Amino acid sequence: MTDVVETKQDKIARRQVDKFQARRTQLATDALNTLAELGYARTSLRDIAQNSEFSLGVMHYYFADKRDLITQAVRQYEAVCVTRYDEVVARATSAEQLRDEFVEMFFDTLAEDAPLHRLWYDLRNQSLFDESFRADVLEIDGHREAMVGRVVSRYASLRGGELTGTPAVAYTLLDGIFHRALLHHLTGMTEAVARLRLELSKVMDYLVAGPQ
Amino acid sequence: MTDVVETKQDKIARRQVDKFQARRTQLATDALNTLAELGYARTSLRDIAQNSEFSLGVMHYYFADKRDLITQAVRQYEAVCVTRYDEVVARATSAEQLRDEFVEMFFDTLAEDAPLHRLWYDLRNQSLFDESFRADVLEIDGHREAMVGRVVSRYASLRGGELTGTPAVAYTLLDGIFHRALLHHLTGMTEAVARLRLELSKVMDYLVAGPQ
DNA sequence: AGAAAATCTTGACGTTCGTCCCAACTCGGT
DNA sequence: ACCGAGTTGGGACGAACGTCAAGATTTTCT
Repeated sequence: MTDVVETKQDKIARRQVDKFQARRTQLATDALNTLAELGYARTSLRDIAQNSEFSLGVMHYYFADKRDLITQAVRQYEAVCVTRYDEVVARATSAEQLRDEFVEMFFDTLAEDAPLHRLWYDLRNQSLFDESFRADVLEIDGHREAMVGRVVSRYASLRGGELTGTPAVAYTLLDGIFHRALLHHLTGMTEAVARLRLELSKVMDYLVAGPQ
Repeated sequence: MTDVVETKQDKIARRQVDKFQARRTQLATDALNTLAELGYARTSLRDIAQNSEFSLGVMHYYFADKRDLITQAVRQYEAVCVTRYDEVVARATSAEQLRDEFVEMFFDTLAEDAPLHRLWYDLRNQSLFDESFRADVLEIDGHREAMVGRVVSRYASLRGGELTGTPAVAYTLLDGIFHRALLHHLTGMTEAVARLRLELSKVMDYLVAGPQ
């Protein structure tokens, strides 16, 4: 008897928790868009509330404080970006195909999700000053590194060669290119972006040692 | 007669202007240190005033507004950092010496001026959101690129080879390494920093094509 | 249908921000 | 010695911030 009752209550409780979590993620996603538009330094809770369909008070109903909200938003950025190239890796049958499709998607997302990417770099930079962001940033950074690692190791495998450096180095180089291309893209320096696009292929070949 | 009088007044005026400019640069330097400590998002004019030997009101006597102050501070960052490797280039007599001394100074300044460097990246990122920072950021970025260009082209020359890519690519790669090393340094991941140090030399060799 | 719990709105609180003003002070020129 | 321009300190202003509480509204369960 009590078992049945508790099970019912548990179901109710679980459904409410799920609903609660669903709204949390929805609000965090809205916040992500607002943050991407305004940047961390200029985004207030009122900005986020106004860009959502709820009022300011709701923010504190679903989030303990501003840090809680932003932390949640950052974590959802991860889900968006961290598996982006996996299908490219999965369907590639030749080194050239993998390289070309990777480069294409690399610069496609650069242009299409530019505001979101600049937010990532913004928050990564905040972690240089605010230690409470560092754990999440390092975790996401690790996943990005792993994602790049999957691409380049698969590329090396298709080329029948080996990686010249660690995945960490590969990530550093590719992310450096991405970061700079983003700056130039947002500034409208399209020719500079195009130049980096050409160089990306060359850098990938640098990362692989073996038969050319 | 009037000429003499005007000349006197001119001298006085010029001296006052010089004094005015001197105090501006002094205050901007103080601001630079405070910004490096707290980051752009968290630094208020009161923070800056408190870290200087003057009061808040003085800030608005010497600077039109907060943007004027920060812009001035950013410009002074340039002077600090943009000629850092020139003496290394000047005194190098062999490729190995240039490479080793460059790498050493690279990671020395990383550790020694870490707060200042994270501020640079912070402000560069602000320019992704605030267009009014972009001109200064791009100018400084260009000078940094030119500085790296001087190093690697001299390195290529000493090696008797040619650069494989443009200075822009060289800068992208080296700055990507620096940026990531800074994150790891501030997080206390010394082994990751050491790994990047080893990789920097290899990357420099990648940048040069010719006799090994 | 009615009660209870949840969700949401509204408005206010104390604080901190950039900005500004005015009085006090300093110092070189007459 | 005195005067006036230049310089500095301290306080005050309105706006915007994060946070919170109390009531209205909606949803959910019996």
